[in-house]
Amino acid sequence: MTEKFESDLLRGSLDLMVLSVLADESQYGYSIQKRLNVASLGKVKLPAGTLYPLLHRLESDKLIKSKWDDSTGRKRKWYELTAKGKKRLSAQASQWQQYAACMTSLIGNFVSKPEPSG
Amino acid sequence: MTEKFESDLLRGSLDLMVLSVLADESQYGYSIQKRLNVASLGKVKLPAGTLYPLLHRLESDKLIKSKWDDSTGRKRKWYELTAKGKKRLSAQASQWQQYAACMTSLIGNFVSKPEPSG
DNA sequence: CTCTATATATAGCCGAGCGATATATTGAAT
DNA sequence: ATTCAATATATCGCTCGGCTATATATAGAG
Repeated sequence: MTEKFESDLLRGSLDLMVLSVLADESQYGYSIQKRLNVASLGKVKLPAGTLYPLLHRLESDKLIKSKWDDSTGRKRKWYELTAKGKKRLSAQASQWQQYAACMTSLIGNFVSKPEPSG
Repeated sequence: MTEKFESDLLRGSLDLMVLSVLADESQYGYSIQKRLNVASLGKVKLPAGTLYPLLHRLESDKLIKSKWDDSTGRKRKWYELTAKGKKRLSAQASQWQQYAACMTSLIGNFVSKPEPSG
């Protein structure tokens, strides 16, 4: 139950999610995928066809930058935030919080909660 | 400042917003537009090109039903939730809250807040 | 040797949000 | 009368992002 968030729900916040996990430390695509999945308690499962184009887009927007590393046997493309990316993250996070407050209020205004059983 | 929410941010929740305002009472398109704008403190300004196709979609999905009324001089198309729409609203609201909690936690985990000045 | 997990990439489809445009009416200001 | 803004709905076509499917390659377990 409550399997996975609908694609459209994530549409507006995937960038923010990815930027957020990169704020902590450098990551490569596959590790971002795993960390988001764990952090969301399994509710976010980014398909590769979503993740990699997204990373390419963030990079072409200069929000992140990449470096190949195959010194560990595994060939991985490591990403880190640029200065621009950090600013964007901060702005997006702030905007998201306002949006969430707005939605909560909207839902709260119009959706009555079921009474506690008893 | 903080002009308007980005389109993509709303992408996944416009349905929920509209269903929410209809939960309160029957509305017509234009009034939904106005109420969302007021309720969001001006941050949500649904363009007509977004609103009406959205309403048509919700109706073709049987989540809302409509009735024309021109007895007031103004020709308006009034919408109300169907039983299916009420269920959907409840499910979407619940899902949204989970999603918000998840996002808040994600942002909280990785984004450090600026220290209070001083 | 096979199978799974790891790791990245892209083509092409689909659907939502939006700008532009169109139409029609009301009421206020000129 | 006429002009203009607000009200009220509708649709075309564009754009862009998420996803499925597909492809490639390696590591490690069995």
